[in-house]
Amino acid sequence: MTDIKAAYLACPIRQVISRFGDKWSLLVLYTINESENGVMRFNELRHHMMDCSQKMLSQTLKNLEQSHLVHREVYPEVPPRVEYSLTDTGKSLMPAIMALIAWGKEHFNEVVTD
Amino acid sequence: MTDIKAAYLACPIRQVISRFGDKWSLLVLYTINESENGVMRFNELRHHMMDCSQKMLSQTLKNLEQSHLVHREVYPEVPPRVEYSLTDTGKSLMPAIMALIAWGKEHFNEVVTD
DNA sequence: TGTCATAGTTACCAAAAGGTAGGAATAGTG
DNA sequence: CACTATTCCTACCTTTTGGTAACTATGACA
Repeated sequence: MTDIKAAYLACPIRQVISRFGDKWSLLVLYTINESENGVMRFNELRHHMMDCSQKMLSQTLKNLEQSHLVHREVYPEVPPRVEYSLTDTGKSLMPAIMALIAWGKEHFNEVVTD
Repeated sequence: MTDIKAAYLACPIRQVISRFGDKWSLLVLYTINESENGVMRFNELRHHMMDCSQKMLSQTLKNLEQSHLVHREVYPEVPPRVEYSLTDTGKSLMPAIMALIAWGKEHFNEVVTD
């Protein structure tokens, strides 16, 4: 492995961004966290994120599960029931995300001038 | 404008992500902020971000300037000298970014298991 | 037998992001 | 005149991302 690649892997900023810097990840984490009991089903999430396609939602959830930020619980019923919740690691990320969102709300007008 | 689009535009999470959720923006903000006097020249940034192409760096800086997060000062010299620094808005974002980075450092091992 | 509901997956296509290589501008220096 | 240094921009190509529509599985229920 090259030095450059090693430096890349060691950089926490890139790690952070590569894990949930995409179009939907932060929104999923936020939405699950804001729910009543911290648990949400697939279609329930879909209704809260109306402009996210089914494909992107399941893809995003799969990534978050692999990053150990979201827990996926499957109940062997028919029709199937799958519940998503934040892991402890996922919960520990929420303060940082909420700080980012708070900043976004406060400085919206300074940044967006299109 | 549809209701869905209005909801989209009003969502601070998306605004935040769309402004600096790309591959390089957060790293640029972080790098400028960590510098000696808070000011960096183009090639200086390049050396700190070795695997970012020239094209992407200038593109990223342009976006950050348009979002009023970075200030660009051009000195009419030859060869040209251009200095980049954070605006007040940009500085106000740093605590949230540093919180995210701190989280990334702390939870690196829980999340990255490839 | 046909339909419903849930939670997906897959194939296919379009759009966006990002990398490489080369050019442009220009004053100073040898 | 040739060469250098600095900060880009542009054309071209590849890779990644994201959307649409159709398909799967299965037990209950009419």
